[in-house]
Amino acid sequence: MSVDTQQAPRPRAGRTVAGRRRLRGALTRAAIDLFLERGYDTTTVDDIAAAAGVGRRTFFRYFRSKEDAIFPNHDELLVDIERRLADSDDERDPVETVCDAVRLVLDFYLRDPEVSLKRYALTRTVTSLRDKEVASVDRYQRVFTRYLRARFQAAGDPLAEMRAPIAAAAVAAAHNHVLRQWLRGDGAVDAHALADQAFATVRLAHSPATPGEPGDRTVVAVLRTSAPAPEVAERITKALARNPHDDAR
Amino acid sequence: MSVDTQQAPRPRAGRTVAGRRRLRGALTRAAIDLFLERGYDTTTVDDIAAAAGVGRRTFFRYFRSKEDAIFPNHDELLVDIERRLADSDDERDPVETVCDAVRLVLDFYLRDPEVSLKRYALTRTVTSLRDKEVASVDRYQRVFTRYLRARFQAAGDPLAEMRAPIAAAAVAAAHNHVLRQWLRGDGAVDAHALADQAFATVRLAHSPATPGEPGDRTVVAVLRTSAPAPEVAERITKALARNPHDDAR
DNA sequence: CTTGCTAGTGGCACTCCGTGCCGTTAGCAT
DNA sequence: ATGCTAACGGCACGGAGTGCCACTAGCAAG
Repeated sequence: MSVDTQQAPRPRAGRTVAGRRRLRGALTRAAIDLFLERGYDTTTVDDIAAAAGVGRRTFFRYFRSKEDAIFPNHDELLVDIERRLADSDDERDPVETVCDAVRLVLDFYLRDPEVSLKRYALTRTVTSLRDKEVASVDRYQRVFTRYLRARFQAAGDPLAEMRAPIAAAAVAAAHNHVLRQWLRGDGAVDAHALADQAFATVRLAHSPATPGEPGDRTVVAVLRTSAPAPEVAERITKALARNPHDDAR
Repeated sequence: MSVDTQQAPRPRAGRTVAGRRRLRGALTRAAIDLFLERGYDTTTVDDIAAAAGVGRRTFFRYFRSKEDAIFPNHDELLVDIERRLADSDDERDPVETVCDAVRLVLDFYLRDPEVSLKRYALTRTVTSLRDKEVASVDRYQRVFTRYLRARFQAAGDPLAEMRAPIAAAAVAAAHNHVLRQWLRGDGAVDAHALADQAFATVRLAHSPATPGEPGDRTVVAVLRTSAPAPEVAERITKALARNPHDDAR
């Protein structure tokens, strides 16, 4: 009521892009810490907003829902990914391109281990948070599927429609596996190396490769029908890899 | 107030298992139809309950949330799946076993095309419903992952930890692809045939196969390094398939 | 038949989420 | 200094989901 009530005249964070980012980050940290301390459903949005020094209404200008508070801005990451895919070299293996793109996400998590670890503890524990996480993974997966379908079709694969979503799911799963191992490993895991391995596995299984490349050679693989498929795949790759022109990571 | 207010003295549906099932089905149908007619968020839980002739409170005894109303009972399906996996023949290809298990889900949807189609229309349109759907897929995927990890490890695959979630994701994606094609195809798609094809693709990419099987032969594959991987895979499978002992679907 | 027990039901009240609305105010430009 | 703009905070409202409890249908025992 009174005009001169003395209350903190904080500057308006949202005026600049950097300001918005800062406040968003503060809210996320507050949410994560409160959820871990007091439990997810015993923490109200009011609590989070108060902890970040803003009003409840403002919270919902930064996050669509209470669950969203702990997650990175996937919308931004998604446009990065889509740009990366759109700008990609059409000569390259499409699955490799997608693997490269998903590294953007991996790197994002790796950049802030503190928050990533806490978030992981929450998504493991709280069902609704895990569901949100899974939903966001699905959005990436859809983008990958669209890209791969177009590329597979362009390459004349009659099963493009089927292979695209399967390959996209495999890439997403590989990424999730790497991230999870890293989160559990407590610093002992080299995420990038593990990613190399995981993506190589996926490419081996799902890459179409482009025909008629330079360095085209003929190899002869001798196999036993009962050999484990991964072993077969490994041997063949090794054979194919003795190809000087390809130094894919 | 008055004791003799004349109101429908419906029998209590939930006394028997069949009764519970019936009421659950009625609620699901009511929810789906109302969501399609009036839109998801302009339909309240009260509306759904009233349409099914029960109280709002009862609705929440059958479904955890408003979103859940349109979905089949995944909990029941999940125990079926887990039992199927637990009872599976350990001699068989684990990926094949999982593919077989996921057919239980596929068949479930196929059994009621009417409802499945309407549900699909909703999950395509309403974000929160799609998210729920995706979350349930993830639960199946986790079960598959656990099973595959154990089997891969038992087979001595050092990369079991990595291959399991990737293969599980591929199987789930294959299933989703088949289901989606069937839902879009308006009866023109043979879901089982498509599933055979999709699962064959997945097995080709992710099956470890067991060594030392009867009918073990040696095949020679002649390949060009630049050949598309699917083509390579196809040729090799063909070669390996000339194996009389294996009549996998 | 009567009595008691059990379990599903429905109503009530409550908390909290998410949103529309609006007055207020910081920060900027003119 | 004066307006303009856009974020902010408060308020109120509808609806989701839950705990509580009285009620009653259906069953079991006497």
